[in-house]
Amino acid sequence: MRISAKADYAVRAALELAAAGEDTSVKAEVIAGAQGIPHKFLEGILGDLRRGGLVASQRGGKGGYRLARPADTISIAEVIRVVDGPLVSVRGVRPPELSYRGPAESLLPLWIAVRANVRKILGEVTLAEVAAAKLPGDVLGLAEDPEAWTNP
Amino acid sequence: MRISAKADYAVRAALELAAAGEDTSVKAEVIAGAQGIPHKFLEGILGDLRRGGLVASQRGGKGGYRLARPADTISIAEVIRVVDGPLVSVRGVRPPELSYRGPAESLLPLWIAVRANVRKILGEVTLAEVAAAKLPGDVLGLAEDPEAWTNP
DNA sequence: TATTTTCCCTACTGGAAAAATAGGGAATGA
DNA sequence: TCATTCCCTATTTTTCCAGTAGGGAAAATA
Repeated sequence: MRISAKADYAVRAALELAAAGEDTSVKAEVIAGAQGIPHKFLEGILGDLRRGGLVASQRGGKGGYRLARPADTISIAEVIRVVDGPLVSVRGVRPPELSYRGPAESLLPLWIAVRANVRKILGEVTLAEVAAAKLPGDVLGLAEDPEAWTNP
Repeated sequence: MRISAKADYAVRAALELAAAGEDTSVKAEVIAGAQGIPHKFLEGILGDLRRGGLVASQRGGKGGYRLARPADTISIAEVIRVVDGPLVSVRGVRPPELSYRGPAESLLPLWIAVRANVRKILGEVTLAEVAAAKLPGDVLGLAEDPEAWTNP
C-alpha cells in the first residue's frame, strides 16, 4: 500500500496554508521552498486543490493561495481524494467493485475493513490538528506505541 | 493507497493452497484457472512465495505447490510483504525513514498510525480464517457497517 | 532408459502512470 | 505600463507494473 508523492505533497502544501491562517495568501514558490517540493509540480497540485474547492487563489503582485475553508473543517482524507481519487484501491478499482471466487470470497470484506480503518483515521484528522501538532487521542495512542515505529 | 495486482494475486493463490490443505499439492495451472490469474505471471509470484518460505514446491508428474506452514500461522500481511515489500510506504519509502519540516512535522506520526492500523488488521488475520470465511470479530465488525461499503 | 510433467530461471516488452519540466497567456496590483 | 503571480496546455522523463516468451532442471511414470 503506497501513498503517492502527489498525495504527500498536497497534504504538506495544505498544512503550510493552514499554518499561515485562513486569510493569509502564500505564494506557490514559498510553499515549494518551505517543503522542498518542485515548484511547477506543486502548481499543478494547487490547481487540483483549487478545482476541488479546498483552496482559493489570487493572481498578481500580492497573490498566492489560501484555504477556502477553516482548517479544522478539512480532513486529510479530503485532500488526498481531491488529488488522487479513491483513498484505497485494489488493482486500481475500489473494493466494492471487486468480486472473488472460492476460498478468496472473504477477501472482499477484509479489504473493506482495511479501507474503513484507513478512512476512520484520515477522515477524522484535520489540517488544523496536524499543523498544530495536536493529533486526536486515539491516533496519538496508535502512534505512541514503540512497536508501531519498528520495521517488520 | 493502492494494493497491487501482485499482492492481490499472491493472497488469492495462498488461499487456494490453504483450502486444499497443507499436504495437498496444487499445480500452478490449476490455481491460475480457479482464480483467473495469468499462468506465467502466477508462476513468478509462487516463486517469490517459495523463496520467502511460505510455500513449498515439488516438480514432476504429481508436483505442485503447497503451504510450507499451517494456514493458521500465516497472516495476510506476511504474504503481501513477501511479494511486495513494505506493507505501507510514502513515495516509496517506509514511514520511519521520512522527515518533515515545519507544520508538516506531525505528518510522520499520522502515517505511523495509519500503518499501525493496517498492520493490526492484516497481521492478525490468517489464511485459514479467510479461506474458511471466518474473519475475527473485530474485523467483521468493521466490515459489517453498511457505511463501510459506500463510496465517498 | 525414455518420456512426460511440472516447476524453475532469465530475459524482455509494452504500456501506463507517476513525477517533473517548459513556455507562454491572463489576471491583478503598484 | 510593468512586474508579479497564478493559470493552462503540452511534453518529457522516468519508473514500475503487468504480462509474455522460451527453454532448462528435476521428478515421476512407464
